[in-house]
Amino acid sequence: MNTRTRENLLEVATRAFARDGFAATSLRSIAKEAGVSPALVVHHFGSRDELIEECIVRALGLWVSEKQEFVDVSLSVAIGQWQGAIDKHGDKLQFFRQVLVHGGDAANILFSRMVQEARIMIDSEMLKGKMRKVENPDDLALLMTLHGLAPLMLQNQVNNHLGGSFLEPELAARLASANLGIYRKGVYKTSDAEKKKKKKAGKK
Amino acid sequence: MNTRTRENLLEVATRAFARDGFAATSLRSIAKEAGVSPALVVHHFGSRDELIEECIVRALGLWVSEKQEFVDVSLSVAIGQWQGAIDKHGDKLQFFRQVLVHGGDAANILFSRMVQEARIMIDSEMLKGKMRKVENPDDLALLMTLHGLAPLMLQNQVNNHLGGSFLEPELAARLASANLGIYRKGVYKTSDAEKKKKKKAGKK
DNA sequence: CGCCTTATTGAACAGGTGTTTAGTATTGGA
DNA sequence: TCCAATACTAAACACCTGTTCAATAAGGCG
Repeated sequence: MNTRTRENLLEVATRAFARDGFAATSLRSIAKEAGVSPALVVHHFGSRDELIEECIVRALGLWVSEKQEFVDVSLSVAIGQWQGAIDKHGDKLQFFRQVLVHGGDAANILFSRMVQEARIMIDSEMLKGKMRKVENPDDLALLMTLHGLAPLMLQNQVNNHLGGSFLEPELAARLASANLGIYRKGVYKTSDAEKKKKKKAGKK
Repeated sequence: MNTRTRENLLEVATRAFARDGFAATSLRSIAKEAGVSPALVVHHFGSRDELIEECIVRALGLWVSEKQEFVDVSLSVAIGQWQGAIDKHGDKLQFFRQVLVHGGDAANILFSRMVQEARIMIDSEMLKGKMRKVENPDDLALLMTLHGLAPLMLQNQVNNHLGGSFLEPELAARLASANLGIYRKGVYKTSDAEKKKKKKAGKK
């Protein structure tokens, strides 16, 4: 089995899918980009769908195998601090996004895994006393993951709105800071009744 | 000009696009669903792209014409309270989502308009003293819009994760409540230094 | 009525898609 | 060295796509 061309095919395909999305990327265009006949890619992968499947499995595999890397990305996303994640994994993140848009099992697994990772982070932060206790940590993990993924999913609209790429350091930093502001202080003022409650708890 | 079939065509097309997305919905499938020949729809709209364009314009137009309706949705989205919006506009929201996924000018306009609406809400809430002052209200408006749209964009993954539709009242209420919790109290504890600062400001 | 515009259709076209087939080149082991 | 397996390709197939064209039916108006 020729591993060389097979791996090259996977790389080219993954890049194309990340760039243009699954629906808009034909098997033929991938073959051309790799300088190879269309028949060869089905010879290697069986069909276009199986090619997609393998690209996804490979990308997730590469990511999860160096688990710390996946955790890093998950957590960066969860707390809305994109800067670090982008420098290292910018291109992978685009593929990631396409998987989520595409939906299906892979997207569900990926998403649930990120929520899970956020949940672990929350528990840890609560233990360290850096986070307040919340009624339902699972829901919090879900929400933080959603909040973090939103700029990735809506990157075009965000970029258009800001007049520049939110992946650029300054903009990313600004968004992260605003996000952190919400997570640290909230935005709605607490009512007087709750302030008293808080004070009481503090004295105890 | 036969307005009847034209309008019917727009309705059928909009429904199909909302259900399956733009990329996966062919002109022919729309024609079949409307019980009409493919040639007729190009006779009425010129081309598939113009059909899409008209569907978007019509949907946005319908929405913005009853402006309060659009504002309601924007704000429900911004503060993550989906329940009300869903009951009234569930099907329209799906089309909305497809427009955002599809991208392009329409998506940018729609998105910026929602951010703008959120910004107005924030100013109003700050004036009423219900919201704390933030450094950059524009960034806050952007983030709240993103936070609100995330469950719509990732609805499949969220539903899979929760084991049910987040559009169902109980789940929607749970998410909204958790979201409000973040917005009211934050999740990270404020440092001691900042607590003092807060106290001081309160006494003045 | 007849006439012109409009609504509507079936058939065809050109181009793109994923996949198959039959054939050729290349390689690695007995 | 020879054989079998693998790598690879050009050509064709069947299907789907958006669009065009010529023809027919229907309406409104003089």
